[in-house]
Amino acid sequence: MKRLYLSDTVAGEISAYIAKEQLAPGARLPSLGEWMERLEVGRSTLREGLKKLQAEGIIEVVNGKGIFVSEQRTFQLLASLGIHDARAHLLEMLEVRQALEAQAILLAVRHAEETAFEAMAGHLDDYRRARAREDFLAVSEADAAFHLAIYQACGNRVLVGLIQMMHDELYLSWDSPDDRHEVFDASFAHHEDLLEAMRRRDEQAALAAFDSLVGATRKSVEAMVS
Amino acid sequence: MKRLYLSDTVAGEISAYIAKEQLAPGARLPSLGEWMERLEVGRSTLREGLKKLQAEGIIEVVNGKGIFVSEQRTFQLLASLGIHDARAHLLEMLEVRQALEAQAILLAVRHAEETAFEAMAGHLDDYRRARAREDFLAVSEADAAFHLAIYQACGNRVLVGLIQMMHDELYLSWDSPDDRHEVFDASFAHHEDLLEAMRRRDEQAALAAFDSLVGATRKSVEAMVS
DNA sequence: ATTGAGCTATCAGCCTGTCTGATAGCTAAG
DNA sequence: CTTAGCTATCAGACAGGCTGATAGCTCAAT
Repeated sequence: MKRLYLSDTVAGEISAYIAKEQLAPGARLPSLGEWMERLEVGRSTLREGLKKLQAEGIIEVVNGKGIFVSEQRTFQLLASLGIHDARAHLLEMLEVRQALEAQAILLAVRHAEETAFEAMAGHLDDYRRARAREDFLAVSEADAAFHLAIYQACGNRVLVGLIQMMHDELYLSWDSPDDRHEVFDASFAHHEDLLEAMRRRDEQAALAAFDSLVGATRKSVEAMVS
Repeated sequence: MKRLYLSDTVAGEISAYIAKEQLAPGARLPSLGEWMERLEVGRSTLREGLKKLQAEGIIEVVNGKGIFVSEQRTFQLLASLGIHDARAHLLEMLEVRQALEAQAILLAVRHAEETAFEAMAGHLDDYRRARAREDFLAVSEADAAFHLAIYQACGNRVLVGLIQMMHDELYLSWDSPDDRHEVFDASFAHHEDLLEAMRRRDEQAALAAFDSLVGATRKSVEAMVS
């Protein structure tokens, strides 16, 4: 029989409040002081309850601003691996993603239909056009769409799911799109090489192109971390 | 970039402690007071960190008794990918694990200390002896230990965590150890090749040996599924 | 009128001291 | 040998104070 702790009750109350008020993601909740009065609990108890909701990805507590409903629920892949400082593991995550993506490319070369390559080419056209008009948000989207097309062409659901999880986690800890301009700029040629090699069903060339692509990204991440 | 709070660092420290000490589920951790001294943080901060780990199912904090490592840690990797029939995805998981492990081997060749290779050689000796006396349970254990040694030598915690998750999931859906006898028998030579290539810091040879190793395993899994 | 610097109110992060309640082990009385 | 009670140790909860981050305001310089 599990004991019921006050801090858990607090978490339940706040969670119920969000549901009752139908608060949208990003909405602001009452402040710590108000909750202390409302629930008649001490500060630390309240904060423990909040921490629980935070760990569950339901709310975000921001220093100097307030308490907010979470924008998007994270997969918490890293958390379940016992890793809490995502920033310190950016490079490691990149290495993992590199391995997964290389495998996806290999499988895509072997199994993908011709139509899949046409879709990739379309995304690459978007990429080129967006880059020409310096719309870096669109570049980012086209890039993501291109890579997603590769993953899906590989026909391995587990692999696709994992790569996406890694991508989401990376994205969360990489919130300045400015950093990516130069990366996108430098890596476009490699994208074209990659697609061409895949269409030729040339495994070695495809992997080599991907390797060049990763090299550019890795460089900028290393610069960012240091 | 997300702000880093002390309580989150605390959670990371404690979870790192569990990993470092290799604490088994149910094991008791140092008390609140000891952690306060050790980490030099206040009680409320420490308790928030503990609450986070509690929410993640890593520890259990029991009033009047202490802090303990959680008994059951469910990873639910596949479930969170929306995959419910693990057996139907055995081959896909194998492909993913293959990609991850190849990366681990590559990193180990580049970064591992000599002592790590000695540990691997030790596990391989156990492997050989167990095989000689036809103790297939011990063979299985030695094999697992050998591979684990590789992962840990690669120095990438995210990678190690993911591989272990994959291994756990695979193991759950692979319930007849009898099927593995012939696999182990056929793949021993490849293990030796792999280790030798790694010691020579020969990336290509190591990957080739691993490829042969995977080939044998894959064959038997395919036979099993069909 | 616009901009910018500085002040101020509000917020969460973190710390300390204190008390309560739960648990387990010891001890002494029956 | 059993058991009731004492005690040490632990976490749970609380109040209040300090720090640092944030945002909005005021007011002076342009």
